[in-house]
Amino acid sequence: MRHRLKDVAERAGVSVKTVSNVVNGYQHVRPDTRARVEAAIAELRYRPNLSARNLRKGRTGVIALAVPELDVPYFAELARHVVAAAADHGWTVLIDQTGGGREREKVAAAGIGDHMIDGLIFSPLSLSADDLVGLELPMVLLGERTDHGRADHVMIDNVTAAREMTAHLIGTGRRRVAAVGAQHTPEGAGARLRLAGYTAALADAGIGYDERLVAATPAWHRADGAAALRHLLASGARPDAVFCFSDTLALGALRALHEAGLRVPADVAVAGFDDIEDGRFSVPTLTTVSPDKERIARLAVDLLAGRLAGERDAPAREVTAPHRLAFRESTT
Amino acid sequence: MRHRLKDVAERAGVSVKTVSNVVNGYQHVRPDTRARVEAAIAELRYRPNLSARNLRKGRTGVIALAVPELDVPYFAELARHVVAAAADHGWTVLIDQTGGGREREKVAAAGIGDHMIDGLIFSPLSLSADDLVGLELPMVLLGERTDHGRADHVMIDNVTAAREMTAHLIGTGRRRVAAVGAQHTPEGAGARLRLAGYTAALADAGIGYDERLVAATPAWHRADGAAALRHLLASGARPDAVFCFSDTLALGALRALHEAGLRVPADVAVAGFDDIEDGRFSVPTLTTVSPDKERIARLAVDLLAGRLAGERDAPAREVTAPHRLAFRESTT
DNA sequence: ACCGTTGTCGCCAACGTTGTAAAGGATCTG
DNA sequence: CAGATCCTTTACAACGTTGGCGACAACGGT
Repeated sequence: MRHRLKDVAERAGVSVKTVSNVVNGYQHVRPDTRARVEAAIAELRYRPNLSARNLRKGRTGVIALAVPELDVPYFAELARHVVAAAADHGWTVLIDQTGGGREREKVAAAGIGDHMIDGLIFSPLSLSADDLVGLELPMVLLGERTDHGRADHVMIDNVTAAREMTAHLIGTGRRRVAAVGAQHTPEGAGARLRLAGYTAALADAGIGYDERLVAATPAWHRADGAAALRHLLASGARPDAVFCFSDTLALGALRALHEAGLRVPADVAVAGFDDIEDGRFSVPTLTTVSPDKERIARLAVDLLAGRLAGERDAPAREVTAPHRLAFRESTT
Repeated sequence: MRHRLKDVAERAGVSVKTVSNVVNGYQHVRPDTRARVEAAIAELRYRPNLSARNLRKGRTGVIALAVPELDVPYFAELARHVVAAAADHGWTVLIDQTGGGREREKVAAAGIGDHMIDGLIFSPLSLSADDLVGLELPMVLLGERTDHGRADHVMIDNVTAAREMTAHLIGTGRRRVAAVGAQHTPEGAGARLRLAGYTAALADAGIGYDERLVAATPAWHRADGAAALRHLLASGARPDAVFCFSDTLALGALRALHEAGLRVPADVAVAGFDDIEDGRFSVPTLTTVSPDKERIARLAVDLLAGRLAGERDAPAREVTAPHRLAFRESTT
């Protein structure tokens, strides 16, 4: 059985409150008393019961990070940075995997372990603004959602990023630039923004939009990218460049191009989005849009920290994190 | 402000305990009472305070999963399965990233949020058996550690798996099989087992052990695999096959071989270990040892469930999960 | 009509911690 | 040396929940 403050107090010959004071670093404790208490704590291996402390304090020191899928490299890398940034604030991060489904996401947004977490950093896929009304949990949203005003939001400029990348492809002399990863479902907010950047870049270059070069995919996994490219090639649309809306899509695309006997970038250039580690070691290495994930994570954690520090009712803030283009073998 | 049982009770005109009974699905509540209470709960959007419930019950419904690095695909995939398996038991999973350092791992093993979690599934890197004495937290260890008797343990048969894979490489007619990922540090328990399987297979085939073909690496990331191969090739050791102790190492190796102008598998065959998704889409696709991750996760969660259900002092159990070899392009 | 049983509900205490406020002792000031 | 001020420690209540138990009503069997 575990020991309580009371046990320590008896052993040290002081009151429960004094032990509590020592544990919490209260200043006005005589050195010899403190020493006695600390000795008792060590002997009994006392560790405070956080449930009780949380109940009393109304805070838990835990924030949650909710992402659709942990084994999507982008989210895994993001999670790493969020954990690191949260540690700077003394917080533990509870990571929740929503699967991207609307119901599970609603549960996550409503608070997961209610009263077990002080705040939430949330990367939603299916959730709409309506699902967020009346929520009292301090929350920061990540990603491409365009709903304004409900909660703090950290994002990158998807339209510009996609536009720049498409322009880069065109700049290498390509004319038939395909887009992979379009989504016409309500969840596809990110896809819509990136598609908008793509079409804008085409227009900038005076190239007509050809819908046969735009492939929709149900998700953004490697398999979806491979399937999309097989389909594209089989349809007779001969792209000389492919802009994939995620790196995983692009890696799948590389695979499908390889199977079709096409060389990258000689025959077809390929670009992705996310800058996951895989793309730095693939054959060929992958040109990609590189969002500053470390910055995104820190911005999100800091925004949350602000809310928790009392700016409870401040208006929702929108912060844009920087991105850059990483040029690698697949487009040069 | 959030509502409490008391508020709901007043609104429904019943006692606090009756509301509690409704919330907990207690049978003997009259249907109309139950309906009134449920209506009040809905109107006030009442949600129980889990800290208080945990304090009272002594259980939290949260288990932790501690892994060295979340953005290592193997751990990310494992985490996915653990979350899924835990959900079957009604548990939430708190994922903790230890970084693999001894200190952080000790903290994790000691309980993370003390009293905030009921149990721990732990994949240690640096921790030794001595660090686990006197721990009261129900715990299941994952991975290659060979310490016996401290806690339940789920693993795969690393020696056999490595031996089988090495035998496969030899079976394709290779004679100069390199091993990548050896580690002579105390943390390298997994590496030692896999190296043992490798040498056993060489002996089986009557091939002498050549230490120039064995590359040690500080970690098992892609960059380590690439560096190891560059070094191996530069040293003049001309392998005709490479057995990497992880898939990430192997993907790095593929990259380095490509840069050296060597064809896989024509010039050099490559095999990995873990069966992460990347290896199914790489160019070429990666032959690998495929541990049954879903099974590992479920076994771990079930063992933990057993401990929590009362087998507190049962002797530590060791369970071996199955593995198989996945043959792909990189060795055929 | 009586008694035992079952169903329904409420009161009280407890989980382990910390905030408040106040008591007691030591030290300082004039 | 009295009074004020500080330091150190303590008693008590409260955070929101649930288990144990008892009160009371309704029901069935005799």
